[in-house]
Amino acid sequence: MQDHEQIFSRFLAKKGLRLTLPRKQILDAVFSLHSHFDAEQLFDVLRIRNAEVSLATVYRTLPLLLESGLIQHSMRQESRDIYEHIFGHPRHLHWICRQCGSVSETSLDNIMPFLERAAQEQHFELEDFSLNLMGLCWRCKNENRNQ
Amino acid sequence: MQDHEQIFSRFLAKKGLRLTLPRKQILDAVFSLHSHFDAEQLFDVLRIRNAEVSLATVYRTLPLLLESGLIQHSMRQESRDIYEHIFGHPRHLHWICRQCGSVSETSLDNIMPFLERAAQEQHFELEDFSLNLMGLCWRCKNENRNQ
DNA sequence: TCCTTGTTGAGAATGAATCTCATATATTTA
DNA sequence: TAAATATATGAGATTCATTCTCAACAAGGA
Repeated sequence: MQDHEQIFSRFLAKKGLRLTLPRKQILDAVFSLHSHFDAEQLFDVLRIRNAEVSLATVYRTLPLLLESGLIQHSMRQESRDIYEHIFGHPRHLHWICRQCGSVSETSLDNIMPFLERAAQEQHFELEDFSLNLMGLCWRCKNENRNQ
Repeated sequence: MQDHEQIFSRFLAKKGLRLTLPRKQILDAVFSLHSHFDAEQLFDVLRIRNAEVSLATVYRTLPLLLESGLIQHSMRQESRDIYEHIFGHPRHLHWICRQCGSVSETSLDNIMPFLERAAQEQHFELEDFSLNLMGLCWRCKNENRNQ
């Protein structure tokens, strides 16, 4: 029964930190979301859930969640850092439309072996990475064509 | 003789804009650099070269250079946007060490076909992308081991 | 020459992210 | 159990890269 709370709790303990109520609430809020989020959106979710957690604590907890491997930094959009949680689903890349801002995903299965081999060649210890592809989604591409 | 100035000038003309002295000086400064740079560093180079260009104009010109394809956004480090110019050298990915901040590069030749095929499948018009790999460089990895 | 449009510098404004600090709450030690 | 130590938190101030505003200026066309 390796649930998120347990993983986070162990991670914190290893660092001499505690799984407090605010941290628990933030963790729950993160895993209640099924898409990308930024700090402010996460804060809104917490307010809706009547969790009395300050924005400062949200910002303080995000790096911990990152380091624990429970969430990942997925991209940067409109000068905000966007995150997403990881529940065992495979790593993916993001297709970001510069016109409508939509984001879709694709599996990275075909790329991973290449990256891992390249890292080995460099003697680089790969911890995290991001692959973001910017351009026009099919919707906007068609829309522009019809004008 | 397709030099950068000509490329930029044509790009600007197409948009009804002019290649002014400040823009020319910024372009020169960009191509005088042989590594990554951010807006502030570019501004410093301009000051050293006695080019009287304001920081605001630097920030205003960067998006133009991006759109013209002469530079690309290479990554974000310490909450600053980092750019690099492109002079025909192939696209590459970045290995970013989280400890010493060093950045090294690798060719993307092996990945490009995959990305292009994936884009076609999605009917996505790929304009730009970034692949950044974070972790520990061999130097820091060894250093940590010896402690 | 007049008019429209693009350009610039200087400084103000923005806003995400971080920091400060006084106060609380655990955990350890005596 | 009490005192000492270390960790957490909220509220608001602060930072700092980036963007915006605005007045002055320049170029090109009618």
